[in-house]
Formats: sequence, structure tokens, C-alpha cells
Amino acid sequence: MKPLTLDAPSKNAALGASPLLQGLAGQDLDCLARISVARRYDSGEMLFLAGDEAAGFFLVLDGQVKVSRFGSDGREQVIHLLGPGQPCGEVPVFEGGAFPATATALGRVDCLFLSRAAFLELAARRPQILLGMLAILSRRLRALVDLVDDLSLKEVTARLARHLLDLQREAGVDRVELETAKGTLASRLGMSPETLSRTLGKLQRQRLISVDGRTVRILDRGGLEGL
Amino acid sequence: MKPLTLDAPSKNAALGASPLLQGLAGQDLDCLARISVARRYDSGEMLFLAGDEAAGFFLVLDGQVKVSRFGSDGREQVIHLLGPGQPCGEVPVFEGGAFPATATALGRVDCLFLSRAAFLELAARRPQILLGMLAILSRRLRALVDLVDDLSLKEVTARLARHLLDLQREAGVDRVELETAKGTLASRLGMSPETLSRTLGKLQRQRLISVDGRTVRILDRGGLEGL
DNA sequence: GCGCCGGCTTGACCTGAATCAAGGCGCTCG
DNA sequence: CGAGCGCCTTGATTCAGGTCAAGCCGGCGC
Repeated sequence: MKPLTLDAPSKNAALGASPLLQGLAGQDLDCLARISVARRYDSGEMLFLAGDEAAGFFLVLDGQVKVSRFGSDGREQVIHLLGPGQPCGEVPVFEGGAFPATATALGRVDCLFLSRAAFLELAARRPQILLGMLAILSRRLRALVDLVDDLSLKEVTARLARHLLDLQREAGVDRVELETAKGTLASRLGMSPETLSRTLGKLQRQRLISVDGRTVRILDRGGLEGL
Repeated sequence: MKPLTLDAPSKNAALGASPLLQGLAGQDLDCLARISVARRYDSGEMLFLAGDEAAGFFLVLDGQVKVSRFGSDGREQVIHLLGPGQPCGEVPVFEGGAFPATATALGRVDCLFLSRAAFLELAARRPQILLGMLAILSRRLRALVDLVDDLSLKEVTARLARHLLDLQREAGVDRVELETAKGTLASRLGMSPETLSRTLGKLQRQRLISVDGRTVRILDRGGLEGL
């Protein structure tokens, strides 16, 4: 981790771009910009470990952060993938205690650190950001319910199909790009890399998709939905 | 579902007992009591189904509510078990859209229904309840991360052991009572009833616990922690 | 009392996915 | 250019836990 110096305008712009802080007045952003600290992490560096005491939370400005848990045997389950504008490690701000999971930089990541106290102080003056935070936590809750559903009630083929359809819905086109390395995707879907590889192969043989590196083309959307 | 008539004082007391609304002034509780609707559900009745459009959320006053998802084959995964004072179905209040899961009454349940608009109107006047809500969502997020961790990274024996230790920590004594039927517990832990039965038997044979109906006695806490 | 029903247990079997092991392909770096 | 290293694929094997199928037990209505 390196401290990172951002000039006030760019910090301000970065803050304003977050859905969390949208609708905040310029002077509030200025205030936030003053009390936040910019940091840069290199690929693979950890922002925090599950169990660390939390003094505040992070706001991702640039890059991608992986939030995951590790089993006693080293196996990993990815919980969230966070991009620019997303808060990271916010749970202990409202509930106290430690971070529930570990956050790792995937590639270079720039972010802001906001102390718990500073954020709560701002929230007391501008309660609407609490609504923004509630919306974000709600979305995460929904995503986690889907993940639990996947892990417990669906077989791997269905999980993968759903994920591909999700990506396609976001992208809008039939040619989608996997947002991470296949190994990471496997861990996000709760399967081994070998199984992911085999399952992609199977779907390809069934003419439902075609795979080229990290690019996947959806050939038969209906067929995928049938799983 | 039956409409339920509560006199103002008891409704008021019920509201005040929720951690969500703690610290609210008497007049705010009065206001809430006026805008909320009390309802009673019989065992097995559903408060809402996953996918239903949400006009508001529920506050459990008495009894226990099971929040779960069902797989296409009918298998069930319990997401939360909610007792008195807990809000239920609150996610769509902040994010819009439908309920993410299905809520079922386990035994007779009394609750209040609060419309989205009424709650948000109150929140605008008393932002501290947003902090209360954030704390509750944070706790649920933490619980869900633990559930994902269990399902993906732990084997069934470890899940069961952890659950028993959780119960014991809450109860404080070595003799703990399962809060639901064993079938429901199995579904909560993401395993089949048969497997739960076998695993309880195994732990018993290892002299780590002893089971009598719904009562479990922890014999070797260290041994359980080792899993 | 007797039969029935729902919830639990037990046993036999099956299968989906993990694991282990061995390459292959495409990098970057010396 | 070739060595070495990540990352991915492919094949063989294993195993945890699900499914299916019987019984068992306790409560409850008749």
C-alpha cells in the first residue's frame, strides 16, 4: 500500500461519481475530500483481512477489489467483486467489530479510506447518504441470497448458465467478456477451476455458447435459460 | 392471514421493543402505531413469496418467521429465522422491486405491516432509525457471509458443530434446545434431513454431544471446536 | 385400544464434483 | 531464442453427501 496524492478537484470528482454519494452538495464533497485519505494498492495486496478490527471503510476509485473468504484448507470463495464507486468493508461501520471477509486488489487499485467517525458525522448532517448506503447493502443482500441459492440448490451447470446470462443482460450484447481470470470466476461460482473448464467445454459441445479465451459468445439463450 | 386488532398501548409497547426503533420518542411510536396494520398468520401460512412485488415490510411481534428459497426440485434452503422485534422483507424498501425470498410462519405469528411510504416518511423525520436499519442489515450480511462460507468451504460435520456452538454461546449453558424441527434445521444448514440425523448420530458416538429429541447436551466443547 | 400420520432414523446405493496428476499453451524475461 | 512460469485443459480416480426405500416411534383422533 502506498499513500496516494490526488488534487482536490479530481478527488472531488471521484467522490461525486459514487452512487453512494450522489446528490450530495459540493461543499459536502469538499468536506469528505478533506477527511478521506487516498491509497494505492498493487495487484494481490490485501486491503484488509477477515477478522481485522475496522476503523473505517474504503471507497473504490479505480480497479477491482475481490472480497472473499478462505477455508481452513486454503480453498477460496469469492463473496463480491467491487468496481469503481463501490464501498468496501462498510459492514463494521454500522455494527461494530471486525471485517467479515478479506479484500484483495485484483490489479492496481486506487481507493479512498473513510474513517467510521468522519462518515457518521457527515451522515448525521446529510442523512440521505444513509439511504444510499441502505440501497447498496440491500443490493448486496440480494446478491448473497442468490449466491446461497446457487450454492445450495443448483448444480454447477445451472450456476454457470445463470452467471453467463447475468453478464449478458448487463452487457446487452451476445458477446460477453469474463470480468476476471477463469480461476477467480470458478471461486466466485463455488467450484474448482477444473470443473469450470469442463462445464464450459460441455456447454460449448452443446452449441449453447462458444468460448475464446475470456470472451464468451451466447449462441442459444433459450437453451441456457432452460438450465 | 387475519387482520388483528391491538389496542394502542400494546401496539406501542410492541413497537418500542424492536431494536430497530429503539430510542424513538413516544410520539413517533404513536405515529407508527397509527400507520401500521397488525396481522396474524397461522402456522405454515406465507407472508410473501419470493418475487412478489413489495409495498412495504413486516415487523415480527410474536412467533417465528422462516425466510427461505426453493429450488426447482422443491428443495429448500433457509436463509434467516426471524423472531420478535426483527423486520422482515425490508430489502425492497430501499432498493425497490420484489422480495428476494419467501417468508413462512412457523407456528402462529403476529406482526405489523408498514408501508414503504410511511416508513420512509418517518425516516425522513427521524434519520436515526436508518442507522438502526443499517445495523440490522449489516448483521444479516454477516450472517449470510457465514452461511456462504459454510455451504462452500465446510463439510456438513463442521457446519453442524458450528451451529451447536453458536446455540450454546447464545444460551450460555451446555444443554441447548434446537429452535426448530430437525427437518427445518437441516434445510437451514443446507443438508438433507437424513444427513443431519446421521451426523448427529456420529457426533454422539464420538461422545461430543448427547441428543434427546430436540435437546442437545454439549459434552466436549473443545472437540466440537476442533471441527 | 387401534390405526394413522408426520417426523425421525437407518441402510443401500448412486452420482456430481473435488482431487490428483499430467500435459499444453502463451507469456515475459534473461 | 529458449527457459520458466502462470493459467488453463484433460483424464482418472475418489468420496461426501444426496436419493430412494424401509422401518420406527410418539401423538392424536376415532
